[in-house]
Amino acid sequence: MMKALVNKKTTEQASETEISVNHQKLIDATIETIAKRGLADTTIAHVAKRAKVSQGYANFRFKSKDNLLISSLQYLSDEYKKSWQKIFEEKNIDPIDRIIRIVQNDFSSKIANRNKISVWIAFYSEVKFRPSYLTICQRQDEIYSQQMEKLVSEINNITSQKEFTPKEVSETYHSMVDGLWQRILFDPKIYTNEFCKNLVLKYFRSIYVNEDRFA
Amino acid sequence: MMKALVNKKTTEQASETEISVNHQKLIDATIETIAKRGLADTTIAHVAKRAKVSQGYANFRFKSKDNLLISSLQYLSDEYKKSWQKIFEEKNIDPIDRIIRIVQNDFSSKIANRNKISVWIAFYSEVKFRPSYLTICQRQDEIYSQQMEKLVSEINNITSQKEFTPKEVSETYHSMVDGLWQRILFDPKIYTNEFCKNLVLKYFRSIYVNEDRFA
DNA sequence: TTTTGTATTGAATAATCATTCAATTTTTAT
DNA sequence: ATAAAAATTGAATGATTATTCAATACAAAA
Repeated sequence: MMKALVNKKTTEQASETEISVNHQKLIDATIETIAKRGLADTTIAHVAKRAKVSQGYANFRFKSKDNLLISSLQYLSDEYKKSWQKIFEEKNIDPIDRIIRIVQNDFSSKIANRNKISVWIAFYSEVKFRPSYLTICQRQDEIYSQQMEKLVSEINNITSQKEFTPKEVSETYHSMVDGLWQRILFDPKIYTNEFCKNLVLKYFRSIYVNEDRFA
Repeated sequence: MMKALVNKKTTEQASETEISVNHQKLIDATIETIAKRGLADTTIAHVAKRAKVSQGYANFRFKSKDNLLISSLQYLSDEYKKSWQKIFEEKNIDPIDRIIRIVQNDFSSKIANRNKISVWIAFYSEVKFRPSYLTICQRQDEIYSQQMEKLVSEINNITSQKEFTPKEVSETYHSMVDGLWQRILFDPKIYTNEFCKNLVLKYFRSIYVNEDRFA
């Protein structure tokens, strides 16, 4: 199995790509299945059917259902992380513009859509009982929070804002995002991505009173 | 079955109480089981054992597992509703004091503890796939939001605050609460009830700048 | 082409679990 | 106290589902 991944074709990495395709097909199918049926009703059979492989193969490929679920959460987590890492790494950008880009990303349709959110919440709901889920979610949160606090700190300096600490602003933002994602799932008619984004920007406006970019 | 509830003893309502005891014992056991093991690992057998009745009885009493779960969510929802309804109904209380009481309630140990929160999130995670869960959660949210907006509106008048609409403040508060509850589950060391409560009060302070009760 | 090793299948297995129901215990009425 | 009715039990049933694995398809090498 491991050998295959390494040795199959030494001239080109086509084989590795092929295997990765199956790997990724199964992860995609898992996320889609959870989004469509819920975690409770997600069986290997459903996932395998959606990925167009046999049930036995799905299990064989990931060793266990649990492993497949963990891999899917990890993928989701990485995908999200990449999207905000990119923004934090951009050079020559004003801190306020950067934080606005962060907000836009958190409520972009790629990130904050009902399918993705329902999968996140499905995993969140099991976090207390599956240490591996918690580890994946926590590690991500930590780096995000850290970078966010640093960014807020810069903005506080620029705007001479002293009433609210970077930690406070960052935590408030973070909890608002989590809460709003949840509400998008409940009532997408009211909680459109635009509505949520504007609500968060309005929060920033309440902190940075003289800054009119938080329209 | 229904007859029993009504006719068993006509002189006193002891029988009704007794049956209610079993009913309630099962609902309590369900909530405890979900809190301890997660919704995915909550079986009728576990619940029955915890409630000290037979497995067959638990099912018979609630007709189905689904029904037992719905009843438990309804109970949780009613319990929460009662706690904030009481505050909204209090007479002769200043709007700002009232909203502070609401915040205190939302982060009281009776409401915002890891067991209750893990049960809430378990149900939330299934909301997209079980219309009955959604109905229960939505009905509650609606009344809460309505009362909250009215209260914020009063505070806006008193403080002559015009920049932020009652809807905006209410929605921001609501999403912060949901987000912070989630974070209590993730990292209770950092997100103590006190920490969360103060974070929310600080948000209010950013809106109502001259009001020093939001310490 | 034949051989050899790998990838993939799908049917069988075994475990779990909601639900049912005949039998038993408990309660109520006479 | 006895009969009738209701409450409760717990073992049996049937459905679902993760996991296994012998058999097959496929690809590479000779």
